[in-house]
Formats: sequence, structure tokens, C-alpha cells
Amino acid sequence: MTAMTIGRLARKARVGVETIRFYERKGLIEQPRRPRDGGYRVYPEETAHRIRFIRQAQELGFSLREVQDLLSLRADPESDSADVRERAAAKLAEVKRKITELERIRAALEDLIAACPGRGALRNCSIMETLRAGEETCENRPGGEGLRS
Amino acid sequence: MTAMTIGRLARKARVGVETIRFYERKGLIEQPRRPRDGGYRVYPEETAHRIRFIRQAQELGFSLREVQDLLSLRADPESDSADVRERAAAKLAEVKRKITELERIRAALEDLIAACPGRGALRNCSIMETLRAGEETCENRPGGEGLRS
DNA sequence: CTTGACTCCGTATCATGGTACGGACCCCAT
DNA sequence: ATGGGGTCCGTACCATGATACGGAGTCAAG
Repeated sequence: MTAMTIGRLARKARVGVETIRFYERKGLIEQPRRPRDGGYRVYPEETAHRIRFIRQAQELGFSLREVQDLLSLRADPESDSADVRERAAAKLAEVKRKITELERIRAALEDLIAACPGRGALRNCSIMETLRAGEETCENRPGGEGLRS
Repeated sequence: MTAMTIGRLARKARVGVETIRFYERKGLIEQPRRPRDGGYRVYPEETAHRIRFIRQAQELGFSLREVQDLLSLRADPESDSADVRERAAAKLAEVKRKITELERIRAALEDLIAACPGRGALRNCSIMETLRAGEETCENRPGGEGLRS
């Protein structure tokens, strides 16, 4: 059973080897024990999940510092429960806000797609206009010089 | 009626003056006509909304390049409707994926908060464990040395 | 017990997204 | 008409999040 060395972990988590070392330096993943001093890092399986979580959270607009905050949120007898609860609640509010904003963008994109038939009448419509309108599915603006049927 | 100069726009959109010029250079907002050559930029009102959208999209994990893509999506007689539709659909899929991932993080945070009572029994529980478990509301791990009631 | 792929570590470099600087120029209220 | 705040532009600098480099050490298959 080949050990989970940094290269294998990197392939599994779809990141570069250097990225893993970088995350270790930043404290996002702890450096695993090595067989003998000077030997290779051997990682537990779960580290790949941790790395995937880090990448995912980044794609959702969290900085590495914020990802670290998220990962440090743990309920256990060693931590101040009230503090963890409070920080988790703050993150939760932030996550909810992001979801709301994404829903608005989703609605705008859906409207935009509806305004883009394969052929036929075209409404003038951009994301911004759709977002601002919200109610009216986006009225056409001056600019147009005759609709091509 | 005081003109919307760059400084006023910056305050309205809650960004720095330099940021606006930076976005102009990047093509995220078009440089407004100036009264006489060498004069000051005067912006239409909607530019503030556009800047707010840029910031919002960034917080949702879109790069400036991607924000530009989003902003360039417009259904009008000048654009290739099928192309716009396709690009919008791709962005929509991406937005939906982000929403799904945020929902998972939201659920994990809610579980974590549930595991952090003001006082009383504490389940050992971290974001990662909750995310991985999904079903079981996170079983406790070895590490704990006796629960403090 | 060699060999070649992999790893280690420190340090350098890169791309993105700003932020700061400074000297000249514009504007308008007094 | 003038003074002071705002603006203009180019360029320099900064933080974040990687990514590359290179020489030495490690490991395991043959």
C-alpha cells in the first residue's frame, strides 16, 4: 500500500505539489509526521478532502484567511462553545448573503436567456438592466436601429 | 446640479478613486465623455450600480475577467443571440453550482451551531466532519477526554 | 547498491487586483 | 484673478495566492 506522499496527494486533490507546501506554510493544513527526520511527508487520506474544501471555498469568494477561520470552527470540549457559536453564526450570515446575491444573478441570467430566442423578436437586455429592473423583464432602450425580425 | 465627477462616484459606489480608473483601464466600465478635452470625467448615474455589481460579483468568487464576461452578456440586435444564449447558459450553470456548494456550507454551519449549545452536551464536530458525514450529524472522534457537562 | 523518480527547502518569480505618489492641470467660489 | 480642492496621468509599489527553480537528500525497484 503505497504511502500518500505529497505528489500523490497533489494528483488526488488536483493541485500542484507546491500549493500543498504553500498551504502548510500558511497553516491551512498541518504538516504530517514524517517516518524519520528528513524523510518524506505522509498524509492521512482526509487531507485531500480538506484541500478540495479550501479550493471550493475560494471559488465562493473566501480568502485563505477566511477559509482558515471556517476550518478552525469546531465544537469540541476544548473550545469555547459560545465563541465558536458566535463565529459560526457570523459566517452563516455571510453565506446566506452570498446565496441571496447569487440567486439574483441567477434570475438575471435566466431572464437574459429568455430574451435570447434562437430567432425572432429580441428585447434589448443586459444583466445590469435585468438586475435593476427586477420587476419589468427589462424594457428596451433607445440605441436599437430597427429590429431584425 | 453638481456633476458626477470621479470622486463623487467613488464615494457613491464605496470604492477608491484609483479603483475606478483601474476598472476603466481594464475595460470594466467605459471612460465617459469629457466636456472639453483635458476636462474631468462626468459619469452617468448607472455607473455606480455597475461598480457595485463588480464588487459583488468579486465577493462571489468571480475574477474581473469573469465579471467582464458577465457584463458583456447582452441580448440586443447587434449581438449574436445564439452565442449570448450559450455563454449565459454556461454562466448560469456555474452560478447554480456555486449556490449548491454554498447551501452545503450553510447546512454544515447550521449543524455546527446546533452542536454548540450555550452549555450542556458537546458533540465533537468540525465543518469538515459535518460536510463529509452529511447524513449522520457528525459522530464524535477519539481525541476527546471526557465531556465537560 | 545503483539509478532514476520523487521529495525537501529556501528563495525567486509571477498574475491579479488594487493602492499610492507626485507634478501638472482644471474649476469655481470668493 | 486667484487659491485651494479635486482631477489627470504615468508609474511605482503592495498583498495575496500561487508557481518555478535548483541543488541536495530519499526511496524503492531492479
